Amino acid sequence: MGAEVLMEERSSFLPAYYRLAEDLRARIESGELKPGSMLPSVAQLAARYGVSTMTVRQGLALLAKRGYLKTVQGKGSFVTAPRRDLLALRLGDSFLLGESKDVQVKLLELRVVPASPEVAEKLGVEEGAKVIAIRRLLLREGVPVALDLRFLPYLKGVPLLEKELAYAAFPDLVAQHAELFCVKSTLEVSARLLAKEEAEALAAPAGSPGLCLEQTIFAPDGRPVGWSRMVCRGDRFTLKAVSHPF
Amino acid sequence: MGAEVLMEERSSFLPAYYRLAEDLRARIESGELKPGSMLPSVAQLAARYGVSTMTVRQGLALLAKRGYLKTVQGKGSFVTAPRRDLLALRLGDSFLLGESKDVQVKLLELRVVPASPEVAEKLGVEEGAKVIAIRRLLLREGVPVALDLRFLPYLKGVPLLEKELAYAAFPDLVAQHAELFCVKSTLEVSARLLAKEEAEALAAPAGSPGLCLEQTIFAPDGRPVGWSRMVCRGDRFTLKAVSHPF
DNA sequence: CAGTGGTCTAGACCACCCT
DNA sequence: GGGTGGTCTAGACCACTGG
Repeated sequence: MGAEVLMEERSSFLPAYYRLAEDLRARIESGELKPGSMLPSVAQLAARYGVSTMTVRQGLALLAKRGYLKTVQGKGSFVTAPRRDLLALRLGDSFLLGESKDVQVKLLELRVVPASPEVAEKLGVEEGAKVIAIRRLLLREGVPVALDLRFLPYLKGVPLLEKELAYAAFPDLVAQHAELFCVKSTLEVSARLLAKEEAEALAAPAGSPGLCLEQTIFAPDGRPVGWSRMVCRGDRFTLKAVSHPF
Repeated sequence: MGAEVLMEERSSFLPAYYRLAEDLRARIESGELKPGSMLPSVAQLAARYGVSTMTVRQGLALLAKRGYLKTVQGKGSFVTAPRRDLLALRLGDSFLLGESKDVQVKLLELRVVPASPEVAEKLGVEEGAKVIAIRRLLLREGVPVALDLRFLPYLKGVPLLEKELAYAAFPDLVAQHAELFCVKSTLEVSARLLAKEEAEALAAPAGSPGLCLEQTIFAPDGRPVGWSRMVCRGDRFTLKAVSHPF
């Protein structure tokens, strides 16, 4: 039997919960079921589609995950308008610098230094406490694009791998160094003029604009365990985000 | 022994599938189960926890949704390292301008105009085609913060509500006007110097930096149905994002 | 109270993967 | 073939909501 026949068979024998979900989705998108209105109960849907309640619930869960409806215990399932103002943003050097393959990272500095007042405040440590400082220059097609400063609390006896240092996304680097399975992070994006040293490092004219990305990494308990500031040449860098891909 | 444990679990407050998920999560986060390794099979977990396979699968689905594992048909369930480089960004005026309640929006312009070359390209329409142009000024505590330009293809007979015009998030505005249930969007963030007119509108000194947010809205079929450019004073505006919470 | 969703069972059969 | 997850049943009981 050919593969094509197999595929066609498969597409005509979709699971019951999936067909139910598609059916409801179509009725929602067409406007037949409006946001806020209540869907038929699980029992009614089960009877109507000739399936068991578990199967109905599986279909409803699928639509709920995709943002089409919300189920409320003791009340019913209700059509919801999808969130349209939620965007997903991916950080990480390879993503930040575009799909271009010609990306270089130059490790400018790696030292244990006493925390400056700013770093101490961001990391929640005493001023002057030992922190690891990493300075990197990111280039695309040989041209400087961004200057990246990263700070982590110093942990004795925990090595940093050279490869990770240069290329890992900051949350991954922090997670690895602090031996945490998961971390949370925040990002603040702002525009400002490049400072003198930044302009020099980025080979940019004085007074040119820069995009500033400040990222703070938190342990699951809420303790800050990393802080970074990346400054990018405004004329060579844009940050991209896409609406929720669920 | 399994029966006793089962009884205690059942009389406790939390559902069995949730307890199972928490148990596995703890074992994953502690490092006992490492990323890439295979979890016990559904049948094994069912026997071990004294529950049915459906319950086990419900627990695994919960962890999968949260990014702790991935199930593969015919092979098994595998621990996955959580995505740490994924951030969530919320747009919308009230969010953009911070939690401050003192936010004003001034509608500067609302006209049907012929599409400029730039707008025509962004919206995928003929140059000179009729488009709706909206210009808004956003103020916080009485001070100009951002200047927002929005363009939509002109649809005859479809009204725009004044209230929506001023305050709606752009994707919502587009969705309502184009009568679409859901839309997709992209965002590009860049830094640049304010143009002369922008600086004037924002009461900013010439040559000061601005954060530029360009948003394109797409219909589900991929057709662009809206484009906006918001320019913000660099000294009064930062964009904030948070790592994806589940 | 009746109606709703939430959890759960103890199986069944299917689709898939590897050997 | 033997192991895996995926789907599905026909019920059961529980928790919650609102009149």
